Amino acid sequence: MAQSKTAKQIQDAAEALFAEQGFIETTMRQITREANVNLAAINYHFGSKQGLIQSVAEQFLKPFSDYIDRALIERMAVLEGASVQLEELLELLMRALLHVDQENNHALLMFTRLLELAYMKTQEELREFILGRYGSKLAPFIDLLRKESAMMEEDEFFWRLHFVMGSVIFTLSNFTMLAEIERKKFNSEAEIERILHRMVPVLSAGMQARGDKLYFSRI
Amino acid sequence: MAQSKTAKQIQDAAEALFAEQGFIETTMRQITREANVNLAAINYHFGSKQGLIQSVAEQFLKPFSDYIDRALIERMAVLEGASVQLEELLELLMRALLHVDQENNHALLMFTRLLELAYMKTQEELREFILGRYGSKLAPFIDLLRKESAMMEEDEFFWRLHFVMGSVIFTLSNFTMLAEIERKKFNSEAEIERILHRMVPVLSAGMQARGDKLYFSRI
Amino acid sequence: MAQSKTAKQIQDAAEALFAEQGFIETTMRQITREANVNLAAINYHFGSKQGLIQSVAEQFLKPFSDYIDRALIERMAVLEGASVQLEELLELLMRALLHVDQENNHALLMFTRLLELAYMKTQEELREFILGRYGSKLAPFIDLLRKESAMMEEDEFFWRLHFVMGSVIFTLSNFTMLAEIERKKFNSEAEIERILHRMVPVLSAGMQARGDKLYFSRI
Amino acid sequence: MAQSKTAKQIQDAAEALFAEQGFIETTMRQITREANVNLAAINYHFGSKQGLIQSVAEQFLKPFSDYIDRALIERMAVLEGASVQLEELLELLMRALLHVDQENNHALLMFTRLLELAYMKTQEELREFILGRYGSKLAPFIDLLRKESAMMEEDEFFWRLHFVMGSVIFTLSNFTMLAEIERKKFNSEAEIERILHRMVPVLSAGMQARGDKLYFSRI
DNA sequence: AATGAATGAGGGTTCATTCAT
DNA sequence: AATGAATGAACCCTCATTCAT
Repeated sequence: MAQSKTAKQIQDAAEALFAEQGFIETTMRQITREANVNLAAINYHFGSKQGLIQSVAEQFLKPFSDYIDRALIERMAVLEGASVQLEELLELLMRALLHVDQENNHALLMFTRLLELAYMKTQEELREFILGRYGSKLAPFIDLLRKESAMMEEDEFFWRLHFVMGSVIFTLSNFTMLAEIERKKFNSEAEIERILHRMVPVLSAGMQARGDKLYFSRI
Repeated sequence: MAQSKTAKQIQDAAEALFAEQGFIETTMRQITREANVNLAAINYHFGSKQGLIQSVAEQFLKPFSDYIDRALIERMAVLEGASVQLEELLELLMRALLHVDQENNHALLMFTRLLELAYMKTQEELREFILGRYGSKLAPFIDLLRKESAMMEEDEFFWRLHFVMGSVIFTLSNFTMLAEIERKKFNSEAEIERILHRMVPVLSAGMQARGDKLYFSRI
Repeated sequence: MAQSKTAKQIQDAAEALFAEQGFIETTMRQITREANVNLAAINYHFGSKQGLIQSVAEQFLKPFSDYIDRALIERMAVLEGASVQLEELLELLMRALLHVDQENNHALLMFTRLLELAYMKTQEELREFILGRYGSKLAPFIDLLRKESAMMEEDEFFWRLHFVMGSVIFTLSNFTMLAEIERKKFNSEAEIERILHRMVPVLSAGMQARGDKLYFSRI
Repeated sequence: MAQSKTAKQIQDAAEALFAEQGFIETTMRQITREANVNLAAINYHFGSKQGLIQSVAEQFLKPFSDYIDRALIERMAVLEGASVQLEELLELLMRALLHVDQENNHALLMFTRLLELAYMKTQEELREFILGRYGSKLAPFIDLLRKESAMMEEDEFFWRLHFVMGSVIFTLSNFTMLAEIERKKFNSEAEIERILHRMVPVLSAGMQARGDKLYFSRI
């Protein structure tokens, strides 16, 4: 058995709580209470809170990066050398997110929380863990994205990529909140799927926009 | 006197620390130590940590919204009924940010940290405080943005607005980190001004993109 | 007021418990329970457990080294250049111990526990704190000891000094235990003063012994 | 088979770790990790941590007391009624220590750590275990020591014996630390054998010193 | 004979807040 | 107006032991 029952319960409870409240805000006591498990069990099974976070992270990042990998290969085979379009690439990204979310309904939030965390300056360890583990696997996808974006310098692409990531992370991270606001304002129920879809043309246009007009300067 | 010397010292120290570390991560001990002030002084002058946060928030949001207000009026007067272009609007937004940052060099970070916080579900009080205070003042700006974006439903606009906000918030919030990565990767020094400028065409294109092509569905 | 009432209570309780049980074995919860004080008070007043230990250490080491200092000066004045005898020096040392023990009846045990701790390899911080603070003050005493001992190399003296220290530390450290054994065996009540006195000729003879006969070698 | 393979592995690992770090400081996790054995195995084979300590103790004390026993008998046979000199007795003690250290290179440290522990007041069980087991076996040696020391009362001898034990225990117990200090100070490498040799004349002189001059009294 | 899993008790530390002056 | 002192709650982590298999 790969994982004991207790470890599984911890992992599940942690996943839900991390997704809902964030990693730092979630305490080991909350997790073990929710999991009906002794406080020390986390340290026993995962070594530390950080270890649990990494374990939970892996649980999600692996299927995500695998999905993208696989989907990319399949799509390339069909295209026979023709290039994928940018919107299609972004669509594929969204599908990957939805796919893992289906298997594990905290996946989307976990994804964003992880990225949030990974950009905190205190979390160098996690950042390197993620990059070391998944950075290379996602490289082909990034490369394709680069090709299909507007022509630009490397550093410009670097920043645009993070603008786009910011959109996704912020939106998903605050999805519950935003969905609630929408419900109050427009009396309509937001579906995560629809929102992700809405992003595609926006992000795509952003990546393809021509840049370089300098409109303002300090003062 | 609106504010005692002690309260001023606290406010200043808090501003710097909040900007650098975030609200939750900053402790009252750090603030009072930095301010050379007694630990209890925060509670005395601001009631609670939350009260201090709101006070600091105000300190920044007021000049920001005033700047936009004023700049918009000036620009409209010149245009005499002709419409402002979207990129110009976004440029104006960026200039507002840089302007307050000049008067108070923590302003940019504070802006983003505040918005981050405002979207946390535990922070309903702050959220309502900000919306109640500044929501109406920024309304004209939002309206203009709406007009200059692609034609779309109200709810679509709502979401796109947040996609864009996400880009700005994420980028500024993680600016230190991202700048450091850029320095390592490209050996170039990021300037906040240049990065904000880089955003304009990207965000503009995003808001003007035509939407509605449904590429994917769940499963 | 140099020290608050709570800080005093903590210091006193800590002193008693440290003396009785040792530093590591004594927990902060024991101390604060005994002192009728909140657990957090130790960290408030002393920063950390280690800080409390250092504070307690100082409380004792200062009068001890001061006493030796003073007594040495007085004695030298009387002798007018004539040399002190070794036994007298050791006697002076014992008197210093008894003196501080009179003012603070945990002093003797504290002395030994501190030296025990100072020689642990994990306690480099404390070791340097003590040496930096009192090493130089005790130097004249050590120098005299050297002069009155048998002629020997520097390194030989170094080791003999520690043989002697070992006697003192071990005896005081286990005094309660040893006294109890004596009571059972000889039905006599040990007094610390008498025991210290018993040490003088023994230690003195040890320091003055002629060395250098090599009786054995590792097979 | 007296002891299973697992028990042997535990014993060996425990010995090394106890010697290096002390009994209390060494955790069961460390031991079982080092021994490549399950955590529960200690309790299974030795009942408790205390049981393991006693087992390890025996492992060492037996050859030690046997060696002294044997050497004493051999020496007496040669002397044919003539008395052994004190230095020779102490030399024999040191040789016994070095002898067991040769067969088991943690023996010296174990010896001292055990004696340290045995004098802690919480360790009555261990103390009685050791005394009951080896007290009588070492009696002849102690008797000889008594004869060759200066004439003195029983209780004086009792205390002097512990002064001497203190020297040995303290020195060996902190040998690593002291050797390091010596290396820094004199740039010379201490050898355990040489240090033990250095002790002989010092301890011998101490045991033979004439006592009884009362130099001081409590103020 | 052996072990993976689990646990209750307790470790030191940190937090925002409140009290008494 | 201001502050030193004090506190209860909560933090993560580690320990030796025991249970079920």
